[in-house]
Order: sequence, then structure tokens, then C-alpha cells
Amino acid sequence: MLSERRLEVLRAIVQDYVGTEEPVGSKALTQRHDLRVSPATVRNDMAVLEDEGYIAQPHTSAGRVPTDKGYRLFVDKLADVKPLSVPERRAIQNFLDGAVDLDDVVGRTVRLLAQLTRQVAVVQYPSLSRSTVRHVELLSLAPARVMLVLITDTGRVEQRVMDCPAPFGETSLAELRARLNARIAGQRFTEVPRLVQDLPESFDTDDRGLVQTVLSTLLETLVEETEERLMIGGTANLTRFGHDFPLTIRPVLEALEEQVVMLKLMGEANDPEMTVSIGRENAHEGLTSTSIVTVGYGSGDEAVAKLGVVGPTRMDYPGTMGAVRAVARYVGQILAEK
Amino acid sequence: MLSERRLEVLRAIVQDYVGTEEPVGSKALTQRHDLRVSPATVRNDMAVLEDEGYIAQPHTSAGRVPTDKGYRLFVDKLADVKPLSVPERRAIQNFLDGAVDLDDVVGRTVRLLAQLTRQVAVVQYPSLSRSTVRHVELLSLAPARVMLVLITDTGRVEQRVMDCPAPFGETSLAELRARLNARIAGQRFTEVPRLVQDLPESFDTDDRGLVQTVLSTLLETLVEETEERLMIGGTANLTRFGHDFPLTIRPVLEALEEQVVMLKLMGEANDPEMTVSIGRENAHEGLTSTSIVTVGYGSGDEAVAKLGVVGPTRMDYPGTMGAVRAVARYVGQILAEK
DNA sequence: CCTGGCACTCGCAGGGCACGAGTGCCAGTT
DNA sequence: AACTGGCACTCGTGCCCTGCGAGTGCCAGG
Repeated sequence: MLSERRLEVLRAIVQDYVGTEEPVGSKALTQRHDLRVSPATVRNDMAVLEDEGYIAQPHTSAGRVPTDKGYRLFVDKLADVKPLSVPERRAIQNFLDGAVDLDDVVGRTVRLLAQLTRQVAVVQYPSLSRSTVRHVELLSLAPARVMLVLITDTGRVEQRVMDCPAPFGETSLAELRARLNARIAGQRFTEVPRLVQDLPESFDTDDRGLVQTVLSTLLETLVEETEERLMIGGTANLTRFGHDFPLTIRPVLEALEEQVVMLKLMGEANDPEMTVSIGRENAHEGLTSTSIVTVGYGSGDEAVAKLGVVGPTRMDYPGTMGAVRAVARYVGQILAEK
Repeated sequence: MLSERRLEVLRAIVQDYVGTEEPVGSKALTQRHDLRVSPATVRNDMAVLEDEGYIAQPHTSAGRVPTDKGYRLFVDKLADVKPLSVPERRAIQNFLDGAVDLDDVVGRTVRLLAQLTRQVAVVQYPSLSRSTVRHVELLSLAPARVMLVLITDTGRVEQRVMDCPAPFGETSLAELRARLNARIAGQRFTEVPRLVQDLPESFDTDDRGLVQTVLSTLLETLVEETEERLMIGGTANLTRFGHDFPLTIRPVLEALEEQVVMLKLMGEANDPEMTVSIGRENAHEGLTSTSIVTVGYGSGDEAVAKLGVVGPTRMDYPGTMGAVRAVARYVGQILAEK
């Protein structure tokens, strides 16, 4: 176990390095922080920290830089989430309150988060699998053509157009609409397949074609769209990444564009409080020099989706975590109001 | 007016520079192109081209580089749009055919375009102002709460939730729905305000509150959403931009994220065939070293929106233009089928 | 009007050098 | 036992200088 002071030294190293982006030496440390010991002592402590793998030197005769393990310890033990200032909170609320629909909420959230953290923001759309059905609407567009509109409690709308094997009457459609809503409105998406299973049997054989078509499209929509969507913003902040540019930034942009990758990573973040995934902890090659701060948000107690930021491992963890948490809370509130 | 050969020299310079990214000299030119004259002659031609402002030297004793004006001439007079190969076309069609809904079409288009051109792709969602109403749906969510769902002929869906001043009956809502659709279904969005103008008068005073609320929300939606949306992809390709990185790439990323900026720029591209805006021709600071190739696409003869790519002024214009045009055509087809 | 020749410019890569930040170790102090 | 000051050592960085070569402009001759 590391002594109190050594932890203190690690904390100081992380803070300085995050601030300056340059390897930090023993002398500079003692000057900028009130450690009450001499540089020589700090050097000894640093040697220990290096042995334990918390810090490293880029080359002999350079200062030290925290390793992923060092950041890990810092985040777990040494850092407090830094709450936002009152004006900041007010600004968040005002900004989010102006949103007119779900897209707008997500869009504003992304911009906000990117601005607050000066990093790349990622916001998952409220996921269908965890939401409930608010309403299903069926519209006939042509004799044998139906449009299905699915509306969720979070305001998300999905629609599909389908062709039926045979023409159908307006009353049949109304009947189907009514029964369908009676069964699944207010229910969770995951329940839907079970709930509609025996629906075709209760219809005239004439209408079976219609019912079958609609149901299979509905279920298909559920499956396809459980694969969630993301909105990403603030990529311009990647340019503040480091000096060794193209190499670092390129794979990050690629990873961000592959929504599947991001969804997977966010899916693995399961801490109810907040998850910080540092450097090589990220199960994706392009993101091994980034850290991802993720938190769930939701309209009720339960998280319906996640949001977070992606930044260099060398990031201001307390500040970032504070911003991410605050934004998640306000978004939750806004969604609850809709 | 420039002689035939001088134009030929300019064409050769553009081609070589695009390929190598390095200033091109007279000797290299005569070797790689069949100009039938000696380097010395080419040098004289180059001196003229430079006087006229078509090319420039980064420094004395370096090769020449095309200027914006040079690219302009190249695009207008010297370049042919390069059609895609048959396999490429087939691949495009196959890939786009798999799309399930509008979001998917746009998403696939963006990815496709980014991949084909190895640049940043920008696709505008089919715009509401140029589309027609397919259907308006009204759903009562609570005694005094209505959801408005607006469906366009291109498959786009917008929805809003609103609170009415007083509770209303289901029949009133059905009545409004029916009359509203009778008037505006199939009509252009721009016509809607005129068409619904006198609608409130034809309702009972009891229901006026409902009607007013719904109509004002509808009109608001039209205004707000005429401000179109974009999808952007392939930003990772920005890393192939040039050597002088952060400086170039940052403002481009910023401009791309400001959808308003991109929408404005695309809005100015009004050539029915294809618009190429080069370097400083772009009315936005961050994009003065990029070129934008834009083309309209649509389900019928008429363009409902635009798509294009953003790349360095030093880009392969014929190839890019070919890809952009081809993609626009196929997207148009796909939309027509929906 | 084109060409070959020639002198000139200048960016760039490579080598050598001095500087200084930072380290590890050790002996001395508390 | 823990801390400190001193000291020799490492090594990356910036700077200057130099030589090379690509590329140019100009000119005289075909």
C-alpha cells in the first residue's frame, strides 16, 4: 500500500500533467504543490510510483507521466467529482428547456456536453428496449398499403411502410389498431412479442394477411431499432488532443463514426453511478489513448440510455465527471416533463 | 485567352499535384505527360500561367501549385466528370437497397459517399418545404393533451406534443383530423398555411381552443423544420488533409458541426447539374481551403434536398463529381420507391 | 516559337555542439 | 528510519552550419 504522501505526489503529478501536457519533474512539483518535502524526497517517491506502474518516463531524463493505472487510481481514490457552479447549472437548464422535441433534446445535450467539457460528446437516444409503447398508429396509404407509426414514452417515433398481400377495409384496420393499442400501449417493448402472439387468431381469416403483415413489421422494427442510435458532437475538440496528431486522431474519428463500436463500449459501462474507462481498458484499438466517461440518464429512476464524453486519457477527470453527471440529471428531468 | 497547350499544362499540373500533393516542376511534367515540348517551354508557359493567377509557387525555387482560380478553370473547362465503373454502380445500388427507412437511407448514403470519395460526406434530409404532406395524425394522450404527427411523402416524420386550453372529445379530434387531412394531404408544405387559414371558423366555439392549438403547432413545426437537418460522415478522412494539420482541420470540423453553416453553403449551390465551390469561393472562413461539391437529389424530377462532399481544394474533381452524381441518382431512385 | 545551356535561389536533411531539465545515488543530518 | 543537499550523468532539444538538388529565369541559337 502506498503511503499518504505518495498518493499525494501521484495526485499532484496527474493534476500538473493534465494542466501542462508536459512530463512533470520533481522540482516543479514541489514548487507548485505544498508537499512540505524536498525534490529529492519526491524523487524517491516517484521512483516507487514508477516501480508500481503508476507513472512512467517517456525517456530517461524527462519528467514523469501518469500511466493508465495511475489515472485509474486517481479516479478511484484521489479525485472528487467537481460539482458545477450555480451559473453553469442554470445555463444548462435554460439551454435544455428550449428543446422542442426529442431530436432537439439530444442535439442540445450533445452540444452542451461538448462545450462544457471541451471534448467529444456522445449521447445515446433513449433506447426502445427499455422504453414503453405510448401508442401505435396505423394509416392506410393505398388499398393494400399501410404505414405503421410507433411512438414511445420518451417521444421517439419510428415508422415503416408495408404492402399487404390483399386489400383490406378501413374497419379492419381500425379494429386492429384498437386491439393492438389495448394490448401493448403502456407496455415495455420487450413484452410486446409475447403480448401480440395470439392476436391473429382472434381475427377473421380475411384479415389475417393484414394482421400478420403488420405484426411482423412491428416485431422487426423492435428488433432493428433496439440497436440504438447515437448523436456525436464536439469532434473539433479532438484537435486539442496532443502534438502527435494524425496518428492519434484518426482512429478516434473512425471509432466515433462506427456507431456500433460506441454503442458496445457504452453498453459495457454498467456502473449505476458513473463509469470511467481509461486508455487500454477500452476494448477498442482506436481508443486506447482515450478515456470515456459514461453515465446513464432517464426520465424516471431508471436509466433509459447513456451519455458521456470521449477525451484524451490526460483529461480533467473531476471536471468532466461533474459536467457529465449534471447534464445527465437535467436531461432526465426534461424527458420526464415530455 | 490561353493557348491550347497552356491549358494542357495547367491540366497536367492539377492532375499531378492532386496525385502527389507536392509542387510540380517543369521537368517532372514533361516526363509524366506527353506534352511534346521541352521543360524550358513548359517553364515559359508556367510563367504565363502564374502571371494570370492560375498557379503559384510556395517559394522561389519550388514547383508550382494550382490556385483557386486554377482549379476553377480546371473544373469548368478542363475536367470531365468521371463516370463510375459498373461494379461500383452495382455496389452502390445494392448497398442502398438494403435501407429500411429514411434515416437508414440517409445514413447509408453518407457512409457510401464518404467511402467512395474518401472525403467528408454531407447529406441533407429531404426538406419539408419542398415535400408534400402524406398524412397528419392526431392522437389524444390525455384529456387535454394531443400529439401531432406529420408524415411527408419522402417518409420523414415529425411529431409534437401539445397541451390544449380545455379538454376535448374524441369525436372533435377525429373531426379535426379528417378535415385537416382532406385539406392538406397531398399538398406542398408551403401551401399549408394558406389552406388551413379559415379552418377554425368552421368548428364549434367549444372546439376552437383545440383547433387553434393544433394549427399553431402545425405551422410552427413547418417553420422550425424548414430549417433542414444534415447527416455528416467520413470525418476521419480529414486526417488525409495535409501536413499542416491542426490549423487546417480544426475550423473544418467546427464548420461541419455548425449545421447552419453547412445548410447555408449548400443552399447557395443552385446549379441544377452540379455545383463546385472552390476554396475562397466558400463564404465561410473555416472552409477557405476546402472545396465543396454539391448536387441536388430527389424522388422525382425535382430536387428535394442536396448532398455533397467536402474535401481539400486539392482533390480529384472528376472522380469526386462522378461519385457524387452517381450517388445522388441512386438515392433519388430509392426515395421514389418508398 | 521552341530548345538547350547556365547561373542562381532556396528549402531541406544531416552532422555537430552546447544547454539544461531531470534523474539516481550517496553521504550527511534530524 | 526518513529526509535533504550535492553531484555526476543522461539525453532530448534547439541552433548553426553546410552541402545537395530540385527548380527557376534568362539568353542565345536553331
